Amino acid sequence: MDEGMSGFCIKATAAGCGGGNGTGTKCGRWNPTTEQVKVLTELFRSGLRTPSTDQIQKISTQLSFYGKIESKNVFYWFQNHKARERQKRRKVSISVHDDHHNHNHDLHHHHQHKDFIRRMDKISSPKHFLEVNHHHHHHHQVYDHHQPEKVMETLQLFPLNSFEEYSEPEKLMIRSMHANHDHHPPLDLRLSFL
Amino acid sequence: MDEGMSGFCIKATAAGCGGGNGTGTKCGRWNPTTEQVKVLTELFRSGLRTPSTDQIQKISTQLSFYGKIESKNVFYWFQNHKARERQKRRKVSISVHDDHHNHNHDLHHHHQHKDFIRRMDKISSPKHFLEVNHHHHHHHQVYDHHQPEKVMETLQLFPLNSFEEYSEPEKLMIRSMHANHDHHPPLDLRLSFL
DNA sequence: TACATATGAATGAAAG
DNA sequence: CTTTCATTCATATGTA
Repeated sequence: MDEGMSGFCIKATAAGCGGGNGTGTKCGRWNPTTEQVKVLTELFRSGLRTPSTDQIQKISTQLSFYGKIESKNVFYWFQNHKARERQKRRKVSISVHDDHHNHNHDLHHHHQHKDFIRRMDKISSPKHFLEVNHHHHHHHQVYDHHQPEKVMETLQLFPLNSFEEYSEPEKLMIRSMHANHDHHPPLDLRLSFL
Repeated sequence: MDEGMSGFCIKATAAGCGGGNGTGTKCGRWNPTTEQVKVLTELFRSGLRTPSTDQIQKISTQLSFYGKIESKNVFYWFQNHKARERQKRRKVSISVHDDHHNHNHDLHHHHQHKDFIRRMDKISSPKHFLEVNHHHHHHHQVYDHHQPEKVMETLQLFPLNSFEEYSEPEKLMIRSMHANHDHHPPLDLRLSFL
Protein backbone atom coordinates (compact mmCIF):
# COMPACT_ATOMS: atom_id res chain seq x y z
CA MET A 1 0.00 0.00 0.00
CA ASP A 2 1.11 3.42 0.65
CA GLU A 3 4.03 4.15 2.74
CA GLY A 4 2.27 3.95 5.99
CA MET A 5 -1.34 4.52 5.51
CA SER A 6 -2.40 1.00 5.44
CA GLY A 7 -5.95 0.12 5.03
CA PHE A 8 -6.67 -0.43 8.63
CA CYS A 9 -9.50 1.19 10.34
CA ILE A 10 -8.25 2.52 13.54
CA LYS A 11 -6.62 5.58 12.36
CA ALA A 12 -7.28 9.18 12.06
CA THR A 13 -10.91 9.92 11.71
CA ALA A 14 -11.18 10.70 15.31
CA ALA A 15 -14.87 10.69 14.94
CA GLY A 16 -15.40 7.37 13.32
CA CYS A 17 -13.59 5.15 15.66
CA GLY A 18 -16.35 3.83 17.72
CA GLY A 19 -17.15 7.25 18.88
CA GLY A 20 -19.91 5.90 20.94
CA ASN A 21 -22.39 5.60 18.21
CA GLY A 22 -21.06 2.24 17.54
CA THR A 23 -20.02 2.61 14.01
CA GLY A 24 -19.06 -0.97 14.05
CA THR A 25 -15.48 0.05 14.01
CA LYS A 26 -13.17 -1.88 16.15
CA CYS A 27 -11.23 0.92 17.62
CA GLY A 28 -7.71 0.08 18.33
CA ARG A 29 -5.67 2.35 20.40
CA TRP A 30 -6.17 5.99 20.65
CA ASN A 31 -4.67 7.95 17.87
CA PRO A 32 -4.36 11.54 18.93
CA THR A 33 -4.85 14.28 16.46
CA THR A 34 -2.33 16.99 16.00
CA GLU A 35 -4.47 19.39 17.89
CA GLN A 36 -4.81 17.05 20.79
CA VAL A 37 -1.12 16.49 20.91
CA LYS A 38 -0.55 20.16 20.70
CA VAL A 39 -2.72 20.85 23.66
CA LEU A 40 -1.28 18.06 25.71
CA THR A 41 2.21 19.16 24.92
CA GLU A 42 1.44 22.67 25.84
CA LEU A 43 -0.02 21.55 29.09
CA PHE A 44 3.06 19.57 29.76
CA ARG A 45 5.28 22.43 28.97
CA SER A 46 3.26 24.58 31.23
CA GLY A 47 4.34 22.43 34.07
CA LEU A 48 1.67 19.85 34.32
CA ARG A 49 3.18 16.50 34.88
CA THR A 50 0.82 14.36 36.83
CA PRO A 51 -2.68 15.64 36.36
CA SER A 52 -5.17 14.70 38.95
CA THR A 53 -8.24 12.75 38.18
CA ASP A 54 -10.21 15.87 38.02
CA GLN A 55 -7.79 17.52 35.69
CA ILE A 56 -7.66 14.49 33.52
CA GLN A 57 -11.38 14.55 33.24
CA LYS A 58 -11.44 18.16 32.24
CA ILE A 59 -8.66 17.81 29.76
CA SER A 60 -10.27 14.81 28.25
CA THR A 61 -13.52 16.60 27.95
CA GLN A 62 -11.96 19.50 26.20
CA LEU A 63 -9.94 17.37 23.89
CA SER A 64 -12.90 15.27 23.00
CA PHE A 65 -13.88 18.04 20.72
CA TYR A 66 -11.04 17.27 18.43
CA GLY A 67 -11.83 13.65 18.34
CA LYS A 68 -12.44 10.61 20.33
CA ILE A 69 -10.53 10.45 23.51
CA GLU A 70 -10.86 8.91 26.89
CA SER A 71 -9.57 9.86 30.24
CA LYS A 72 -7.17 7.05 30.36
CA ASN A 73 -5.61 8.29 27.16
CA VAL A 74 -4.77 11.51 28.84
CA PHE A 75 -3.48 9.70 31.83
CA TYR A 76 -1.27 7.45 29.80
CA TRP A 77 -0.09 10.28 27.68
CA PHE A 78 1.23 12.21 30.60
CA GLN A 79 2.75 9.18 32.15
CA ASN A 80 4.54 8.17 29.00
CA HIS A 81 5.56 11.64 28.14
CA LYS A 82 6.99 12.32 31.50
CA ALA A 83 8.82 9.07 31.65
CA ARG A 84 10.25 9.36 28.19
CA GLU A 85 11.12 12.94 28.56
CA ARG A 86 13.18 12.05 31.51
CA GLN A 87 14.76 9.07 29.92
CA LYS A 88 15.46 10.85 26.75
CA ARG A 89 18.11 12.54 28.70
CA ARG A 90 21.15 10.84 27.53
CA LYS A 91 21.03 9.44 24.15
CA VAL A 92 24.47 8.20 24.82
CA SER A 93 25.87 7.96 21.44
CA ILE A 94 28.65 5.65 22.21
CA SER A 95 30.20 7.13 19.18
CA VAL A 96 33.41 5.80 18.08
CA HIS A 97 35.95 5.12 20.54
CA ASP A 98 38.13 3.19 18.28
CA ASP A 99 41.79 3.73 17.90
CA HIS A 100 42.73 1.63 14.97
CA HIS A 101 40.15 2.70 12.55
CA ASN A 102 38.96 6.03 11.58
CA HIS A 103 35.25 5.99 11.58
CA ASN A 104 35.19 9.66 11.82
CA HIS A 105 31.73 10.54 12.80
CA ASP A 106 32.29 13.56 14.85
CA LEU A 107 28.84 14.88 15.21
CA HIS A 108 26.09 13.36 17.15
CA HIS A 109 23.31 15.67 16.33
CA HIS A 110 20.49 13.28 16.34
CA HIS A 111 18.21 15.56 18.21
CA GLN A 112 15.36 14.65 16.04
CA HIS A 113 13.89 11.93 18.08
CA LYS A 114 11.34 12.73 20.62
CA ASP A 115 11.42 10.08 23.19
CA PHE A 116 13.00 6.75 23.42
CA ILE A 117 15.47 4.69 25.22
CA ARG A 118 14.82 4.34 28.80
CA ARG A 119 17.41 2.53 30.71
CA MET A 120 20.20 4.05 28.77
CA ASP A 121 20.02 6.77 31.25
CA LYS A 122 21.22 5.04 34.27
CA ILE A 123 24.48 4.02 32.85
CA SER A 124 26.67 6.87 33.62
CA SER A 125 29.60 5.06 34.99
CA PRO A 126 32.68 6.12 33.16
CA LYS A 127 33.97 2.74 33.91
CA HIS A 128 35.74 0.78 31.34
CA PHE A 129 33.77 -1.71 29.45
CA LEU A 130 34.57 -5.22 28.61
CA GLU A 131 34.23 -6.31 32.13
CA VAL A 132 32.63 -9.59 32.78
CA ASN A 133 29.66 -9.03 34.95
CA HIS A 134 27.28 -11.76 35.63
CA HIS A 135 23.72 -10.83 35.17
CA HIS A 136 21.52 -13.32 36.77
CA HIS A 137 18.62 -14.03 34.62
CA HIS A 138 15.62 -12.12 35.66
CA HIS A 139 12.20 -13.48 35.37
CA HIS A 140 11.06 -13.29 31.84
CA GLN A 141 7.62 -13.07 30.48
CA VAL A 142 5.39 -15.98 30.06
CA TYR A 143 6.05 -15.93 26.38
CA ASP A 144 9.66 -16.67 26.95
CA HIS A 145 9.12 -20.16 28.00
CA HIS A 146 12.53 -21.16 26.97
CA GLN A 147 16.09 -20.11 27.11
CA PRO A 148 17.25 -18.38 30.18
CA GLU A 149 18.26 -14.79 30.02
CA LYS A 150 21.82 -15.65 30.08
CA VAL A 151 24.32 -15.87 27.39
CA MET A 152 27.30 -18.01 27.21
CA GLU A 153 30.34 -16.06 28.10
CA THR A 154 32.38 -18.41 26.11
CA LEU A 155 30.87 -17.46 22.87
CA GLN A 156 33.16 -15.23 21.03
CA LEU A 157 31.66 -12.37 19.22
CA PHE A 158 34.49 -10.18 18.31
CA PRO A 159 37.61 -11.30 16.64
CA LEU A 160 40.40 -9.96 18.65
CA ASN A 161 43.00 -10.22 16.04
CA SER A 162 41.64 -9.22 12.73
CA PHE A 163 40.13 -5.92 13.38
CA GLU A 164 41.76 -4.14 10.56
CA GLU A 165 42.44 -7.03 8.35
CA TYR A 166 39.03 -7.74 7.11
CA SER A 167 39.41 -8.83 3.59
CA GLU A 168 35.73 -9.28 3.23
CA PRO A 169 33.91 -7.09 0.79
CA GLU A 170 30.58 -7.94 2.22
CA LYS A 171 29.28 -4.49 2.12
CA LEU A 172 26.66 -5.32 -0.37
CA MET A 173 23.61 -6.60 1.26
CA ILE A 174 23.08 -5.46 4.73
CA ARG A 175 20.53 -7.90 5.84
CA SER A 176 20.78 -10.84 3.58
CA MET A 177 22.43 -13.30 5.81
CA HIS A 178 19.63 -13.86 8.16
CA ALA A 179 19.36 -17.34 6.90
CA ASN A 180 22.42 -18.59 8.65
CA HIS A 181 20.35 -20.43 11.12
CA ASP A 182 21.10 -23.73 9.67
CA HIS A 183 24.78 -23.72 9.80
CA HIS A 184 26.91 -22.08 12.35
CA PRO A 185 28.92 -19.41 10.74
CA PRO A 186 32.61 -19.54 11.32
CA LEU A 187 32.27 -16.65 13.62
CA ASP A 188 34.89 -16.18 16.14
CA LEU A 189 32.71 -14.34 18.46
CA ARG A 190 33.19 -13.42 22.01
CA LEU A 191 30.54 -12.43 24.45
CA SER A 192 32.97 -11.98 27.23
CA PHE A 193 32.17 -8.36 27.46
CA LEU A 194 28.80 -9.13 28.79
CA MET B 1 36.95 -1.21 3.13
CA ASP B 2 33.80 -1.26 5.00
CA GLU B 3 35.45 0.29 7.89
CA GLY B 4 36.63 3.02 5.69
CA MET B 5 33.23 4.50 5.50
CA SER B 6 32.12 2.73 8.60
CA GLY B 7 29.11 1.65 6.70
CA PHE B 8 26.59 3.74 8.41
CA CYS B 9 26.10 6.64 6.20
CA ILE B 10 23.04 5.98 4.22
CA LYS B 11 23.61 6.36 0.64
CA ALA B 12 21.58 9.13 -0.78
CA THR B 13 18.71 9.88 1.45
CA ALA B 14 20.72 11.42 4.14
CA ALA B 15 23.21 13.00 1.88
CA GLY B 16 25.83 12.75 4.48
CA CYS B 17 24.12 11.84 7.65
CA GLY B 18 26.81 11.10 10.11
CA GLY B 19 29.38 13.72 9.59
CA GLY B 20 27.12 15.60 7.34
CA ASN B 21 27.22 18.56 9.55
CA GLY B 22 26.78 20.66 6.55
CA THR B 23 24.34 18.80 4.48
CA GLY B 24 20.90 18.53 5.78
CA THR B 25 22.16 16.80 8.84
CA LYS B 26 19.14 14.70 8.69
CA CYS B 27 20.66 11.43 9.55
CA GLY B 28 18.44 8.69 8.48
CA ARG B 29 17.92 5.66 10.51
CA TRP B 30 20.65 3.41 11.63
CA ASN B 31 21.77 0.99 9.04
CA PRO B 32 23.55 -1.88 10.67
CA THR B 33 26.45 -3.53 9.01
CA THR B 34 26.58 -7.21 8.40
CA GLU B 35 28.95 -7.64 11.26
CA GLN B 36 26.71 -5.78 13.61
CA VAL B 37 23.71 -7.78 12.58
CA LYS B 38 25.71 -10.90 12.91
CA VAL B 39 26.72 -10.15 16.43
CA LEU B 40 23.29 -9.05 17.47
CA THR B 41 21.74 -12.11 15.98
CA GLU B 42 24.20 -14.33 17.69
CA LEU B 43 23.54 -12.65 20.97
CA PHE B 44 19.88 -13.14 20.48
CA ARG B 45 20.28 -16.72 19.64
CA SER B 46 22.40 -17.17 22.66
CA GLY B 47 19.42 -16.35 24.73
CA LEU B 48 19.70 -12.65 25.22
CA ARG B 49 16.30 -11.13 24.87
CA THR B 50 16.13 -8.03 26.94
CA PRO B 51 19.60 -6.74 27.53
CA SER B 52 20.10 -4.59 30.52
CA THR B 53 21.41 -1.11 30.32
CA ASP B 54 24.88 -2.24 30.96
CA GLN B 55 24.69 -4.89 28.39
CA ILE B 56 23.32 -2.51 25.86
CA GLN B 57 26.13 -0.16 26.53
CA LYS B 58 28.74 -2.79 26.18
CA ILE B 59 27.23 -4.20 23.07
CA SER B 60 26.95 -0.82 21.56
CA THR B 61 30.49 -0.02 22.40
CA GLN B 62 31.72 -3.16 20.84
CA LEU B 63 29.60 -2.78 17.79
CA SER B 64 30.71 0.75 17.32
CA PHE B 65 33.85 -0.65 15.90
CA TYR B 66 31.99 -1.88 12.91
CA GLY B 67 30.33 1.39 12.32
CA LYS B 68 28.28 4.09 13.81
CA ILE B 69 25.82 2.89 16.34
CA GLU B 70 24.04 4.15 19.37
CA SER B 71 22.69 2.48 22.42
CA LYS B 72 19.19 3.07 21.35
CA ASN B 73 19.86 1.16 18.18
CA VAL B 74 20.77 -1.88 20.16
CA PHE B 75 17.80 -1.38 22.37
CA TYR B 76 15.42 -1.08 19.48
CA TRP B 77 16.98 -3.98 17.71
CA PHE B 78 16.28 -6.34 20.54
CA GLN B 79 12.85 -4.96 21.12
CA ASN B 80 11.90 -5.37 17.52
CA HIS B 81 13.54 -8.69 17.09
CA LYS B 82 11.85 -10.14 20.09
CA ALA B 83 8.52 -8.66 19.26
CA ARG B 84 8.58 -9.88 15.72
CA GLU B 85 9.76 -13.24 16.72
CA ARG B 86 6.76 -13.54 18.90
CA GLN B 87 4.50 -11.96 16.38
CA LYS B 88 5.33 -14.49 13.76
CA ARG B 89 5.00 -17.28 16.19
CA ARG B 90 1.65 -16.00 17.26
CA LYS B 91 0.15 -15.84 13.84
CA VAL B 92 0.95 -19.46 13.38
CA SER B 93 -0.15 -20.69 16.73
CA ILE B 94 -3.39 -18.88 16.86
CA SER B 95 -5.53 -21.89 16.44
CA VAL B 96 -2.95 -24.56 16.76
CA HIS B 97 -3.02 -24.22 20.48
CA ASP B 98 -5.81 -26.41 21.58
CA ASP B 99 -6.75 -25.42 25.04
CA HIS B 100 -8.60 -28.45 26.09
CA HIS B 101 -6.23 -30.56 28.02
CA ASN B 102 -3.80 -27.98 28.99
CA HIS B 103 -5.71 -25.10 30.36
CA ASN B 104 -2.79 -23.07 31.33
CA HIS B 105 -4.17 -19.82 30.20
CA ASP B 106 -3.24 -17.08 32.51
CA LEU B 107 -5.79 -14.43 32.18
CA HIS B 108 -4.66 -11.71 34.43
CA HIS B 109 -6.67 -8.81 33.37
CA HIS B 110 -8.15 -8.11 36.68
CA HIS B 111 -5.34 -6.07 38.02
CA GLN B 112 -6.07 -2.50 37.49
CA HIS B 113 -4.97 -1.73 40.93
CA LYS B 114 -1.92 -0.08 39.62
CA ASP B 115 -2.65 3.49 40.10
CA PHE B 116 -6.14 4.60 39.61
CA ILE B 117 -6.97 3.70 36.13
CA ARG B 118 -9.92 2.12 37.69
CA ARG B 119 -11.20 5.51 38.53
CA MET B 120 -11.40 6.30 34.92
CA ASP B 121 -12.73 2.95 34.26
CA LYS B 122 -16.20 4.14 34.71
CA ILE B 123 -15.93 6.12 31.58
CA SER B 124 -13.82 3.68 29.72
CA SER B 125 -15.12 0.26 30.22
CA PRO B 126 -18.78 0.57 30.83
CA LYS B 127 -19.24 3.18 28.26
CA HIS B 128 -17.59 3.43 24.93
CA PHE B 129 -18.52 6.96 24.71
CA LEU B 130 -16.85 9.82 26.33
CA GLU B 131 -19.43 11.46 28.37
CA VAL B 132 -18.94 14.86 29.70
CA ASN B 133 -18.99 14.80 33.40
CA HIS B 134 -19.23 18.18 34.82
CA HIS B 135 -19.90 16.94 38.25
CA HIS B 136 -17.08 15.22 39.89
CA HIS B 137 -17.31 13.13 42.92
CA HIS B 138 -14.94 13.44 45.73
CA HIS B 139 -11.56 12.51 44.48
CA HIS B 140 -8.56 12.01 46.57
CA GLN B 141 -5.22 11.17 45.22
CA VAL B 142 -3.52 8.89 47.57
CA TYR B 143 -0.85 8.24 45.03
CA ASP B 144 0.00 11.80 44.45
CA HIS B 145 1.09 13.10 47.73
CA HIS B 146 2.53 16.30 46.51
CA GLN B 147 2.30 18.27 43.39
CA PRO B 148 4.58 21.21 43.10
CA GLU B 149 3.52 21.52 39.57
CA LYS B 150 1.32 24.27 38.56
CA VAL B 151 -0.05 25.40 35.31
CA MET B 152 -0.98 28.80 34.22
CA GLU B 153 -4.67 28.93 34.04
CA THR B 154 -4.46 31.78 31.68
CA LEU B 155 -2.49 29.94 29.15
CA GLN B 156 -4.33 29.95 25.94
CA LEU B 157 -4.38 26.63 24.35
CA PHE B 158 -7.02 26.90 21.79
CA PRO B 159 -6.58 29.97 19.68
CA LEU B 160 -9.71 31.52 18.44
CA ASN B 161 -8.49 32.66 15.11
CA SER B 162 -5.83 30.31 14.06
CA PHE B 163 -4.33 27.50 15.89
CA GLU B 164 -0.77 27.80 14.98
CA GLU B 165 2.48 26.61 16.27
CA TYR B 166 3.32 27.33 19.81
CA SER B 167 6.99 27.59 19.29
CA GLU B 168 7.13 23.90 19.41
CA PRO B 169 9.27 22.77 16.55
CA GLU B 170 10.22 19.51 18.01
CA LYS B 171 7.01 18.11 19.23
CA LEU B 172 5.24 18.75 16.04
CA MET B 173 6.64 15.75 14.41
CA ILE B 174 3.53 13.77 14.48
CA ARG B 175 2.35 11.88 11.56
CA SER B 176 2.21 14.45 8.89
CA MET B 177 0.26 12.31 6.59
CA HIS B 178 -2.67 12.22 8.85
CA ALA B 179 -3.70 15.52 7.54
CA ASN B 180 -6.97 15.65 9.21
CA HIS B 181 -9.74 15.70 6.74
CA ASP B 182 -12.07 17.38 9.07
CA HIS B 183 -11.25 20.88 10.00
CA HIS B 184 -11.99 21.58 13.56
CA PRO B 185 -13.50 24.94 14.10
CA PRO B 186 -11.30 27.03 16.28
CA LEU B 187 -12.49 26.82 19.80
CA ASP B 188 -11.99 29.31 22.43
CA LEU B 189 -10.66 27.08 25.03
CA ARG B 190 -8.20 27.87 27.68
CA LEU B 191 -6.60 26.13 30.50
CA SER B 192 -9.00 27.79 32.78
CA PHE B 193 -10.96 24.65 32.94
CA LEU B 194 -8.30 23.23 35.09
C1' DT C 1 8.61 2.98 -11.68
C1' DA C 2 5.67 0.69 -8.63
C1' DC C 3 4.71 -2.38 -5.29
C1' DA C 4 6.16 -5.62 -1.55
C1' DT C 5 8.76 -6.64 2.25
C1' DA C 6 12.14 -6.05 6.00
C1' DT C 7 13.18 -3.45 9.71
C1' DG C 8 14.43 0.86 12.34
C1' DA C 9 11.92 4.10 15.18
C1' DA C 10 7.97 5.91 17.79
C1' DT C 11 4.43 5.61 21.07
C1' DG C 12 0.00 4.06 23.17
C1' DA C 13 -1.20 0.72 26.68
C1' DA C 14 -0.24 -1.84 30.47
C1' DA C 15 2.29 -4.61 33.75
C1' DG C 16 5.40 -4.54 37.75
C1' DC D 1 7.74 5.56 38.71
C1' DT D 2 10.11 1.98 35.76
C1' DT D 3 10.11 -1.43 32.34
C1' DT D 4 7.89 -4.22 28.90
C1' DC D 5 4.57 -5.32 25.28
C1' DA D 6 1.94 -4.42 21.14
C1' DT D 7 0.89 -1.81 17.17
C1' DT D 8 1.96 1.46 14.04
C1' DC D 9 4.65 4.72 11.37
C1' DA D 10 8.59 5.51 8.31
C1' DT D 11 12.00 4.19 5.24
C1' DA D 12 15.46 1.32 3.01
C1' DT D 13 16.02 -2.35 0.06
C1' DG D 14 14.45 -5.99 -2.98
C1' DT D 15 11.71 -7.66 -6.75
C1' DA D 16 8.70 -7.63 -10.76
